[in-house]
Amino acid sequence: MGQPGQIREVRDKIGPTRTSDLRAIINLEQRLVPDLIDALTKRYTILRTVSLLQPVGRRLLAQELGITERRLRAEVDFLREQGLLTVSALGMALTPVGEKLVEELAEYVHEARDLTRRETALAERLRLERVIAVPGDSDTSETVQKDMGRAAAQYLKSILSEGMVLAVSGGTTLASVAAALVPANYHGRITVVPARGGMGEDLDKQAGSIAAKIAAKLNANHRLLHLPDNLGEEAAAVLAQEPEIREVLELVRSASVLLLGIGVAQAMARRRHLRPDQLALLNELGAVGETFGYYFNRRGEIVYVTPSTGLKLENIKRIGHVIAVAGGASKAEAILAVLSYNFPPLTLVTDEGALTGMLKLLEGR
Amino acid sequence: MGQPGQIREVRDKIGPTRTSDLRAIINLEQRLVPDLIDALTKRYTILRTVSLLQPVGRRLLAQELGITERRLRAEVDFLREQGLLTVSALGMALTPVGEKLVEELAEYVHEARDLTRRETALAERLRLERVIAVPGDSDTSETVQKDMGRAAAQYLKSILSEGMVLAVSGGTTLASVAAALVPANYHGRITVVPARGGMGEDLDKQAGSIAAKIAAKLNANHRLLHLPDNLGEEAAAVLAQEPEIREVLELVRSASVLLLGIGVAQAMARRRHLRPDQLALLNELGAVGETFGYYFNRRGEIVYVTPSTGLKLENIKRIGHVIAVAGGASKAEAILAVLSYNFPPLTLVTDEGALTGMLKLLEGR
DNA sequence: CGTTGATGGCTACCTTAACAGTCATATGCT
DNA sequence: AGCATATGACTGTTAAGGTAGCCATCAACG
Repeated sequence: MGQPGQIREVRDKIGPTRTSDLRAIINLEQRLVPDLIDALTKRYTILRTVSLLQPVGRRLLAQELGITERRLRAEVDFLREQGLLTVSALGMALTPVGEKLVEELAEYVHEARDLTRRETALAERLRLERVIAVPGDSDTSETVQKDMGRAAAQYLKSILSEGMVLAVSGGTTLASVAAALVPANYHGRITVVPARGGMGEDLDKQAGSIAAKIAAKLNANHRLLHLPDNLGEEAAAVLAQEPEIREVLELVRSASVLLLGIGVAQAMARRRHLRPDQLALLNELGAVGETFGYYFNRRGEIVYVTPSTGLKLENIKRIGHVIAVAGGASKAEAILAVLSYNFPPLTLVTDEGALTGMLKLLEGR
Repeated sequence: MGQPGQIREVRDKIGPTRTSDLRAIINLEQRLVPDLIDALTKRYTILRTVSLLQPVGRRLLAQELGITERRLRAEVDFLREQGLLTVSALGMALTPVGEKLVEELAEYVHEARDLTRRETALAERLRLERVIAVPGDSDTSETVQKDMGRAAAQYLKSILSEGMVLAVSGGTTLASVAAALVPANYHGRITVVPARGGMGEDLDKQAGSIAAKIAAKLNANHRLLHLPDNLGEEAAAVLAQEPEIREVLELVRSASVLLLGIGVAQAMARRRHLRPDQLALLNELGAVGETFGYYFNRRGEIVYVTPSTGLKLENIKRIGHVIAVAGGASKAEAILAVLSYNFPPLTLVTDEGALTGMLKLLEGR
């Protein structure tokens, strides 16, 4: 739909103010009536297609639009009622009013659908199941971070069902997911576990605390891994034999949903108090992104792993749903690196800043 | 809703482009997805009402909005899921995000209801300086009445300055203006007086009480007319000689701002305990609207005056600002009648219900 | 200090109306 | 006549909304 060339021209004439106003309005609308934009776009697409193909019959049009004829009929009836198109024996055609509407709507729809378009573009490039992006940039605005949290929380709830095991990693982003979760009651039929053992000082941002918080909100069970993160190998092996711990570890490795945050490698390494020589090594290896202890280079290859207990990347393959949440332009490179790894079906919840950054990086390649 | 004074200011700063853009977009949307725009305004109304009443329970809110509790629940669930409001044991309240959204949406809804255009249309037809209308109908919702009070209070403050004398009439509407007034400090440099002597039993709705309340809120002076309203002519003449009373009377007659409510003639006459023969007379004379003792027929002619002490219509000509406040579809005819009289520059603060009613009546003529 | 009434939230059940799928029919063009 | 199209009617499914009864909480009051 929508000849981009034309739209660009129009926009340039009108100037940036109009576009930003438009965005602001679209934003408000999307919050209060999310399906408004969808419905509007759908009808716009119909009008637009008719305008190109007219006169056109319903069967053909339905086929063209990929919807059933019956459904199309309902839409067409409405549009005719509104005086935007007429039907004759030869098929449908737009009225002058309809033609004008299509023209005026072009910019709006383009603007409204821009995020969606880029979401799918990124999803295709990285072979992700789905990308959900909220407007704005977490780097510059805290509300965007919250917004992203809410989007992730909403998506999470949509795929959760009783009997599932949910593994979560740590970080501020996931903390905001937990905070944004609207309480629900799963009658203890869901179990939430941290993907790995404890780490760092800030309790609120640890995987364990986040697991506990999510469990509380959903009235679910939670189990914790009371283990230091940086164990030696033998010590880890010994501890893993403890029944209590083994049980949790098995739970973690059988998780059906994994919720993970993504960090910038250097920042994460520093937060983990790696030694200077380790930091240098990471740098040398080209590590840019990190998620629950695994460091990735630009090509999505694992270049370093912090010794830790809990979920291993091998176990991940069996997980049905992986949800990655991360945003902010500054994280674009890190997210890209991590997601270049060959994950199972993965949904990325991000923000416009990171989305734009990632697409730009991909273009540069 | 949405503080018309502020809105107008903002709008002026941004210039006409934004408003017309907004109008254009809303127009398109209204053509293509009318029911979703309805949903949008409905949700806005809910948020707005919660914002005024919070914390508020569902039952009360449903009653206020005139919808069933069940229906409201669906909406509330959605709004909560969107992070716009929270529910607690005490009831619902807006989140900061929700508050911000309401603010940003005010202008949108104003445009969506086509209030701006209709405001100016009415102002032109009746030669008023300005018309300010809030969305909704006071007849069916109490919050609309409050909202109208807020709009009037805000406008009043915008034109008040030190040294002024403000005369007020009575009625529930003006009581809500007084209640909505945000306290300010005029250092006793403003004087508030009732437009007329006392009347009726309900103290809170009397001109005197309202004057006192407004004065208290603004830290202004007030003087009262301790006079029965229904005096004989001689008695009035005698009393008017009393220095104390004479002083106040002169103050009233030199008022620079007049705030008045408008009532339906029959209802007001009954509240004033006029005799049946007087009521019949009013009816015969075609009185439909009333303001501070003057009764007007449909053509804006004074057909009856209750004998009283205080401001006379002759004195009104010198007053710089007259603010009339009245709303509700049921008052449309009365307001129209009163405002057909040749007032000095007058600003009408009303609601959508009355505005719609008035325009319909004007069209019928 | 317990009781009661008001307010607020939650769940379950059932009715109804909107929606979409299917088939049959009418119309007009070639 | 044959094709493509619109149009209408019938129907099963589904989700929305109405109704009702329940419990929790809090404050007023005996």
